[in-house]
Amino acid sequence: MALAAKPSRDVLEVGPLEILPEEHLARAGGRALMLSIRELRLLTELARRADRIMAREELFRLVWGREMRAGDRSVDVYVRKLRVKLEAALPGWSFIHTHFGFGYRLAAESKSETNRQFTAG
Amino acid sequence: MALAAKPSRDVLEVGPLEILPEEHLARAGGRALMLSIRELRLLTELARRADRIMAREELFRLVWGREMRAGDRSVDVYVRKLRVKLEAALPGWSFIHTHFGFGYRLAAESKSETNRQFTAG
DNA sequence: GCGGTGCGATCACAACTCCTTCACATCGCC
DNA sequence: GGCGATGTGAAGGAGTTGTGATCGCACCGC
Repeated sequence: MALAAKPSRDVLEVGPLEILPEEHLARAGGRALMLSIRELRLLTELARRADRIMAREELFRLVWGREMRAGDRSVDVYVRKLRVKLEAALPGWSFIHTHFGFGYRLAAESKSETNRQFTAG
Repeated sequence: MALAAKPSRDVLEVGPLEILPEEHLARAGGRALMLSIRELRLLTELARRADRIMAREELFRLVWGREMRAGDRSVDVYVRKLRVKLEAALPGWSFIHTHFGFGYRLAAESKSETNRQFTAG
């Protein structure tokens, strides 16, 4: 079964997060997230490049469809909105990681996972 | 046609460490390391010459893009930062080895490996 | 029309990260 | 031991990012 025809149009999975771009829907643990258009779009673009660092400018271009002006903080503001909603939906996980001076990276990390190396038990 | 100037799949591997200079990213065991720009750059330059001893002056030139002033300790300070983060990410491994009077050398060594010759019983 | 509500853009301040430099501790070699 | 090299923690400033608030706009039900 060659179902690899449209990899990016199917379902994007990032840990316990599911994103269905075509359905304009994101799910966490079976429950739909209440995201606005911009929020969903930003999450989708991040998810398409999960585990990779995306520059603000690139994210802005993909989500807003135009060039980002210097000093525009829109991406940061929407990253925050997403973080708040993701934390509410999946407490104990973190998804959007800041890379100082470059941009953001989407990757599912659970807190126990993060702490493993420090808590030894 | 063959623009081999910049291989698009540039992955440096040093034991369990992966460095993707173009992505501004380094990974250990599949997990991204949170490195600053300088840290990543230093690690990258070390990795490009893994197993070779690099003089401080050369490292500084490659990473900072200018000549190192006598007495500048920046390389040492950043080597320390990298060591701390690498140890946190991969306890039991050591990567950056000091060569007294010369500089540093990057090479993956596991502790069991290192200790074998000393702890023989 | 009118108030309520949600969204998006922008601003201002808070909080933080990074880089550099310094000071002192420790190490390695003679 | 003595000297220079390296390890380590910390402080300050510059710049970046986090965060809450404000404002205008569109939509909705009354």
